[in-house]
Amino acid sequence: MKKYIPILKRTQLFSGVGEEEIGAMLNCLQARLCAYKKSEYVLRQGEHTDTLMVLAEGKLHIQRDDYWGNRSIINMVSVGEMFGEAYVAPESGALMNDVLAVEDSIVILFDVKRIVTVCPTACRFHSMVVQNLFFAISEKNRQLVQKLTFMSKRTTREKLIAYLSEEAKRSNSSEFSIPFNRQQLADYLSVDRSAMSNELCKMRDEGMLEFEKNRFVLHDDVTE
Amino acid sequence: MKKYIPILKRTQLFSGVGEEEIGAMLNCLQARLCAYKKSEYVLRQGEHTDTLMVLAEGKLHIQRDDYWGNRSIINMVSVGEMFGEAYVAPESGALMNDVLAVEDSIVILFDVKRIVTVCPTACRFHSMVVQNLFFAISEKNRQLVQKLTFMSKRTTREKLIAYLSEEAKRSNSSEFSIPFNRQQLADYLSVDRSAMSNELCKMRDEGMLEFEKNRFVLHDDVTE
DNA sequence: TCTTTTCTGTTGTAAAAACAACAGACTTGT
DNA sequence: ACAAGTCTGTTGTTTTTACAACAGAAAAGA
Repeated sequence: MKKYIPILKRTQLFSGVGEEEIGAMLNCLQARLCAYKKSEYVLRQGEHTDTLMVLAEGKLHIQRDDYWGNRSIINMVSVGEMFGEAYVAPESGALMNDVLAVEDSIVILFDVKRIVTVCPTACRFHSMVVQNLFFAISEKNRQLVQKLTFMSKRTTREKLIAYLSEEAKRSNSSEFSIPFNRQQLADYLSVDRSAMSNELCKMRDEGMLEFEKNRFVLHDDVTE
Repeated sequence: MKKYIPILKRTQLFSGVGEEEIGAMLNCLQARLCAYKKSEYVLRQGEHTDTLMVLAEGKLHIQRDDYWGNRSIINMVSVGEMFGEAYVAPESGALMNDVLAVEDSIVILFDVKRIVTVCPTACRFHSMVVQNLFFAISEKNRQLVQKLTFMSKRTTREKLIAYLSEEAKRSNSSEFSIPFNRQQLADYLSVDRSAMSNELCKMRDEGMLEFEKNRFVLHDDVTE
C-alpha cells in the first residue's frame, strides 16, 4: 500500500496533501488494494457499491454491453484517476455500467462515506480532500458533457472531427496519440468500426489528417 | 428572496435544513435573484462563471448549437434543480453550453466558493449542504451517463425506446408525460425531428405505444 | 520460429437517417 | 374572431450508416 503513496500524491483527489498526511488518511479512509488481470471485471452492471476508487496501475474502461451485444465505452480510466464517485449517494441504486480492466490493474478503494460524512475537522487535510473530490466530480461532469457533444454529431465524420479536435486541444498539439484502438474508438463514439475505419481513410485521402496506429496528425483545415 | 425559501427547502441541495437555517445561509452564501424572460439566455457558451445556481421558477434547457445550427439539448432544468455546479472548480474554463430559459424563469445564484472553501463549521448546517451538494453532483453525473446510454443507441427507434422506458421507470408507470415537444425531444436525442416523428408513428401503428402530445403510454412489449 | 489471434482496412448490399417540402391542427396574440 | 405563427405528421429523395464478409499486416503466444 505504501508504495502507492507517491502515485496518490499526484492525483487530483490528494492534490496539495503531503505524503505523510496521505499515509495517515489511508487508515482514516480504510483504504484497501485490489488487483485485476487484463479482461477481468472490476465491477459489473447491476451490482451495488459505495466505495470511491482510484486506479493505481493499469487501465480501465467504463462500458456497457446491451442486449444485442453492442458495446458502448462510456469513459476511460487512467492511472491516478478516480471512479465510482457517482454511486456514493445513499439512494444511487445499482451500477449502470461494467468496469473492465483492459490491462493488468491495481485499484485502491476508499470508504467514501468517511470522506463526506465524518466531521471534516477529524484530520487536518480532510477538508482539502473534500474540496478536491468536489472539483474532481465537477470535472468528470464536464468530461461527460464533452463526450455528449461528440455523440450528438449526426455523422461519423463529424463525430471523429469533434473527438480528434478535442484530443488535439488537450495535448496542445496537432499531433497526438489516442488511448483507443479502432474497435474501442468506434465503441467510444458509438459507431460501426468498419464504417469508421472507412471514413478515417477517406479523411486521410482528402488530406485532412494522417495517422498510424493510434497516433494522429491533424492538418490545419480540421482544427479550423 | 424570502418567498423562495419554501422552494429551496424542498431542493436536494438544502435537504434536511430548516427554513430558518436556509434564511441565514442565504446571507452567508450571498444569494442573489435573477429573472429571465422566455427565450432569454441565462448563460452563453464561452462565458465564465463560478456561481452555483438553483432554478426557483420556470424551466431551462442546457444546450448547444453547433456551427451549422444543429441544436443539441444536453439537459433540462426543472424548478428546484441546480446547475452550473460543473464550473465552480478554479480551472474549469469557459462554459461549453448555452443555458436558455424556455419559460419565464427565476434563478437563485450562490457564491459556491463559500460553500466549499469556507470552514464548514462557520454555520451549523454548512457541512450538511456540502454533503448534499456532493450527492447532487453525483446524481447529475448518473443522469449524464444515463443520457449517454440513450445516445449510444444506433437507431432512432432504439433511442426512443431507451428514453421512453427510462421515463416510464422514473414515473413508476407505463403512462407518463415528457417535458419536451417533438422538436425538443429530437434535439435531446440528437436525431432529425421528422424522422423521429415518423418512427414514433410507426411504433404506434405497430402497437408498441400510444401518445397524444407529450403524454405517452407504453405497452408491455416495449418495457420488456 | 511458427502458429494463432487480433487488428485494420476494404468492399458491396441492405437498412436507416437526414433533409426538404408541405398540409392540417392547434396556439397565440391582436 | 381572425391572422400569424407554431407544432406535428407525412412523403419522397439523397446521403449515410450498419452489417457482413474477407484479406493482409501486426502482435501475441507456444
